[in-house]
Amino acid sequence: MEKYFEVLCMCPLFRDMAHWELTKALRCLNARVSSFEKGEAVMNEGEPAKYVGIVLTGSFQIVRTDFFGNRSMIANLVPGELFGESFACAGVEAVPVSVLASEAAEVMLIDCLKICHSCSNACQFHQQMIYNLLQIVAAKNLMFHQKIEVTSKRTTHEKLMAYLMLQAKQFGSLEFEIPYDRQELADYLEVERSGLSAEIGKLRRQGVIEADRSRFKIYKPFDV
Amino acid sequence: MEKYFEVLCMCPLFRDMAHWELTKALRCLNARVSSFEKGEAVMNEGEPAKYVGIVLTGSFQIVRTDFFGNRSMIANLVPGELFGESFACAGVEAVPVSVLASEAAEVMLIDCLKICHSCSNACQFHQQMIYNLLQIVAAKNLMFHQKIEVTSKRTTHEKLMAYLMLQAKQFGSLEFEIPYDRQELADYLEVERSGLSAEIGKLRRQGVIEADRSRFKIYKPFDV
DNA sequence: TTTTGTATGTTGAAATTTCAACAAAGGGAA
DNA sequence: TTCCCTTTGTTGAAATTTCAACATACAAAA
Repeated sequence: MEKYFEVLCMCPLFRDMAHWELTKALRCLNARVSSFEKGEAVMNEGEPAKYVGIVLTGSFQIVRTDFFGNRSMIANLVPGELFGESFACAGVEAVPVSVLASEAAEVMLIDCLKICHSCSNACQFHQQMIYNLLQIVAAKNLMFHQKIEVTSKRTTHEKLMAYLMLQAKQFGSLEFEIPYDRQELADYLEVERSGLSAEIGKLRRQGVIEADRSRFKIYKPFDV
Repeated sequence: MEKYFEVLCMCPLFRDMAHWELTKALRCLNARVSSFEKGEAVMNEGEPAKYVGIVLTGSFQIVRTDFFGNRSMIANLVPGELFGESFACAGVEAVPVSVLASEAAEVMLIDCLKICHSCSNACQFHQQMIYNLLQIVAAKNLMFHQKIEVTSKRTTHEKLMAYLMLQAKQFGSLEFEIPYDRQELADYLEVERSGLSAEIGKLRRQGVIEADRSRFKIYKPFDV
């Protein structure tokens, strides 16, 4: 378990915990680690919510697929990030999303009840973890606001520019790599892949952006 | 303050608190009540997040307006519901939304720090309130998933049907009233008002739904 | 190197949305 | 009741997206 301490220390759920506390906490929480191949699901749409997942290595994507098979990309998860915590805290019987490994990846799974309820050992860290969890879930809310900021735009052009400018802002640079391929980006923006490719081609020809696969460079920043 | 106890007892933030505890808590939290006229803002886009608001009477709407003046409807708030808690918990310096009274309304405002940090009086209820807050914020996450479920549809027809079926499910009846007028519903669905009206007219003529202002009745339920 | 499969780009027609403008309906006040 | 204002419905043209189909580029495997 110790080999994951570096990423776990970065994880906001365990913020300000010393190594010895972390060791104790993981034992008390009955944390276990699972590995996944690319495309495998760690959580499936319709399942009850029970576990909080922490990405240890690799990356995952949160996707939802509707009745007709249309896919919507909710978020990309990198090491240190959590998933499932909102569903588990809200106690939903059927999660509305799937969480899929976008490459070989590992997660730590913790029963959410063990986090939220103090244990018989009267561990000190439970209260701190609930507070940490509150901040994490609140931060996820902001992520949703960002997705809505982007997808509420009416045209593919506006959605793409809004998304790219947001990424540039978060990376602190006009040149950056996004965690999605074309189809996945289209699923995030809620548009058609072919239309997205066409729009990228147009912007490229106009010299507004440079795009090589997942690498983007913005030449003419834009207000959104 | 006592006249608001009925709604405050229903508020999940104060779950399982007796009246005398509530009295003590409100004093400790330095809660204050404000009134608003229809259209007035209790929270403005760009302001720092500091307060948690609890709707006491009337209703509010969470809206965001982009650079070009396009309005997006995030949610409708009725008595007992909270707003601002995610931004305050995440400590954002500029909230991305405005909260507007959709009729004459009252709110209770509480400094979020007072909820999250135990006070010098060593009040018992702080820990319980943090846990309550966690569940509230988690539930808001589900609300976002629902909005995305609806708005990720590609046509006005699909968005409208998805929204109406979701409302029917929540009301437990195929006949219900929504909290939005046509323009507001269009802003929620992220479509054009005229196109929405046209779609409603079409469904009405086809006998799929009945729609009188904000009252809807679904004759032919639909899978979404 | 060639092969093969996947990802990306391109295109044109059909469907849909947006936009602007106006008509009709409803509600409140005088 | 009439007047006035707001909300909702309607319409047609322009813009945009979707859809299906295929071309091209890329990367991994043989």
